[in-house]
Amino acid sequence: MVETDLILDAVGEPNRRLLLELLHQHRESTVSELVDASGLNQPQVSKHLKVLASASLVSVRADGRKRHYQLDGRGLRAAHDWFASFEDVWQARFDALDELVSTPPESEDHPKHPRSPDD
Amino acid sequence: MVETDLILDAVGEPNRRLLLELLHQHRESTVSELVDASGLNQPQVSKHLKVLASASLVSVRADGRKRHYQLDGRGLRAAHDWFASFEDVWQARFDALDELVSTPPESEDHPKHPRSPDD
DNA sequence: CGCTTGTATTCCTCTGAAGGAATATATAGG
DNA sequence: CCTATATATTCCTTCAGAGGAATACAAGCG
Repeated sequence: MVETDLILDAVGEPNRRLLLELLHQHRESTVSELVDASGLNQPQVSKHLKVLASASLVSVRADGRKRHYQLDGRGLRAAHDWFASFEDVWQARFDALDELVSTPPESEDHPKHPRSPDD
Repeated sequence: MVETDLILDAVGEPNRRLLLELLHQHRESTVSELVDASGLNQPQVSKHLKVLASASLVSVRADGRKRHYQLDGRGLRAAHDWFASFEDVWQARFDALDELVSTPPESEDHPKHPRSPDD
């Protein structure tokens, strides 16, 4: 279950965003590698990763005593979709103006729907 | 100036997300309308709107003593773009598997991956 | 002018959550 | 076993920031 609230809350923290970006660069990282790359202490990294994992933003693969973390598309996509639902806001040409101008049966690009099929 | 950190920090708060969604439903709302619709107290609404505005997520139009708030595409789009930069994560089909199978039935579009070809 | 309405701001309190240190747990190796 | 390494967890402290109440500011109205 991908809960948008959990996800956006988790992303709303700078160090967690840093971890996400580090995980994006390297396809997969252990906790130690993230500690090294982030400059954070090991416990903070583990704790942040726990939050990210419970939000479906990262997943773990156990390997001996190492844990390999990688990004989880489910949470990332859910967040992306949440913002995508606002797409009409920045794609909105002036609809009121359209009506005032009273032009048109030929408007092919009318942003009434959330997404265009050929996106 | 659209600062991603400001934006994602601002969105990382449930009541601010509520305000964004309310503003999305009605194209434009006054503070009073948002107070009424959200159930929050007027000062909290004003304060949250201030945070949202400083993150380019909403904009204001003054009209007498009323302030009409509406969504600002700049901030919303910047957040959308930030998550879009992770698109390869959830669109990544198993490239290594592709090579192993060596029988692509229909090669539509292959996402670029940062890995070396002779992996 | 007061008076009222709409909004912003200030002050205060208090909770939640981030950070640090120490410790617990697990696993590999001698 | 004992030790070292990798990670997780617990406990504690601290602090940013969310919420509430009161107030300030601004603008319409009688």
